[in-house]
Amino acid sequence: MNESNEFGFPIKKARESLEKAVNEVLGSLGCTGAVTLEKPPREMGDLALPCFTLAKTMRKNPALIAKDIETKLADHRFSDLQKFFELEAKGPYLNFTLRTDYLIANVLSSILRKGANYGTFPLRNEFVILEHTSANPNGPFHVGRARNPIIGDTLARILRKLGFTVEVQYWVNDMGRQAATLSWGKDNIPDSSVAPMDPDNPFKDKNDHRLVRFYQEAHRRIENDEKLAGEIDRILYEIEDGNDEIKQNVRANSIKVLEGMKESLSRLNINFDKFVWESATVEDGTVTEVIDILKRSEYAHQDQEAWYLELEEFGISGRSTRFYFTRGDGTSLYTTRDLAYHLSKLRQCDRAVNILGEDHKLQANQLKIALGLLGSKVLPESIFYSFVSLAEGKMSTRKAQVVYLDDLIHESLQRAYEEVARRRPMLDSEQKKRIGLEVGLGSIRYNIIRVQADKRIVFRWEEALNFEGDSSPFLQYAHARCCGILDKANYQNYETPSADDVEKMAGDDFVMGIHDNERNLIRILADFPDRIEVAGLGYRPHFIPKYLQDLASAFNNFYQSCPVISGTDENIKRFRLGLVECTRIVLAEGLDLLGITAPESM
RNA sequence: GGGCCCGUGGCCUAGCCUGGAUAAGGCGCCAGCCUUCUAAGCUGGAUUUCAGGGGUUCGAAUCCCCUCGGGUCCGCCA
Repeated sequence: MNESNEFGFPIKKARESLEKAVNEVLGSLGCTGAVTLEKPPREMGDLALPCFTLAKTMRKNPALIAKDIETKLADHRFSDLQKFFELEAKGPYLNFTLRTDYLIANVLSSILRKGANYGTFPLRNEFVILEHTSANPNGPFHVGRARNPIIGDTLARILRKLGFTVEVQYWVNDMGRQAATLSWGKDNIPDSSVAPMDPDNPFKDKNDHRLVRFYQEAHRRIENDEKLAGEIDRILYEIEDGNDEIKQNVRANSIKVLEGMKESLSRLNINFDKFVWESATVEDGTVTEVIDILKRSEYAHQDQEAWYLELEEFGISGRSTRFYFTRGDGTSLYTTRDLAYHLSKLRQCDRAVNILGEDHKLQANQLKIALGLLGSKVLPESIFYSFVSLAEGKMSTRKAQVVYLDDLIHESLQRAYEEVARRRPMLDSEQKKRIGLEVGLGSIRYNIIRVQADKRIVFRWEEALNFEGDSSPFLQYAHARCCGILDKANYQNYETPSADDVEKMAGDDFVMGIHDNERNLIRILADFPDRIEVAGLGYRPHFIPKYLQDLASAFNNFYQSCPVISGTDENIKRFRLGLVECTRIVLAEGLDLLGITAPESM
């Protein structure tokens, strides 16, 4: 067993060896500075060194330089490198192709040895608090904001795989006007005065769907009634003043709605480690602490009696550069409580990551500046996403222009079931239901996470419920195919090879005759750890679905061109079974990063 | 008025941070592949002024500037 197996990152090792060798050669040619290796078009190899920039300093044709370097690298001093790569100068490029025997001996054996832990990084001893969703508990989720929990949960899974210790938090607003409005509505509006619940509504028993009607009705009444608005203000004042009874009552109503919301997310495999209540920041004195410290800041000023920070010097521009942190009566604002929450969060963790809608960009920036003034060493990092909108425009609950997440889930499951029934009519209904569930739920997460966060998504049913091509079932199907082959092999008493077996095979003759599609599949399997790292550290979770798409596609090509069980040569059969097992492992692990199940049959 | 984000074949998306070899996938369209490990699959084909213009560079979808189109924000609200 060699070093790379121990860590399971064979490509990284090969790459480092290459960079070292290339740097040495360039140094001998009088060129210093870090070289950049890039990924060439597939037919050209696995890594490439473009020689244009060298041409300038060396005053020589780049094609000749490429040739030169190739010759130098062929020297016996670089025998280590030659174990990893085959070299070829092609025009102004020097291309490096990973040796197939190296790939087999290191990639496949790593995967077989580590199983589901392939691609798992060593623990980093870094504690991350990741906050996502934190939607006001006043009604059911609509898909306009569904990206938040999906991006957040996916990223949490990726960061954990990267060795971070992650705590996922939901910050619950129980001191705001929305919470008070909901609570007032529930306590003062009789059932008969709210919109009746459609008896066919599949969610008529969910608290978020039931209680939102009281919130909406209360909201409607407040708009035409100043006195009522004052009553809501009074509730808010009482809460901050420490009136326990009112606070508990508001919180109790929020909790009911929150239960319904949690249920929706939990169906999508999304759960939280901790719910932090906004009112707790007042109770534990952090809010007072924040206000006291900020008042002493050189950027603090007063407008009448209210305190604010003047942030123009920090590059904030626009109509108002003031960041208020108290009201005229000295009470806190939402932003103050948010600051307090972040301050205590940052005292506990090494990294704080927030998933926020793009409408929070300015606010997040102001928050960061204020936290700096509060003396926080660690500052929160934010990932912003654009909204999911409808073709008709923005989603709005009031204009009844809205698709609820529960509706989407419901519809997706129904459509998925119909698809299963159409494609696999022979299955029993229990099986159809199970597959429909896996496909239906997977599709929702997949279709949201596949798009980079800052790009707007226009919601269209036909796209959201697409089960072919760039979709979750495409990945799940490839996984099911792997399982099908392995099952059948097992039934026929063929064992998948062990890591040691595979290492031995790397020396065999048949490696020379390996099919392009086999080699390509191995190459992609090798990339998994790198892709997780880039997706996680760069906070770009959409890289994972892209990768899995490439992987599944490469597997399908392999499947089409390389018979496994029906093959005749025993060695090849064994080797391919190993390859299928490796693909199965990585697909399952990748799907898990996306919170999507990997069906064994479908 | 001022920020920030997005604009890639008919439609949707990746690539942009870190500039390189014919712009990569999917949907849809056309032509094929199920007596052989599940056709939610595979093979081949057609379709692109990478929003427009200028600049930097040996080289620009990628970097810089301007324009246009779309999103979003600028409350003693949350």
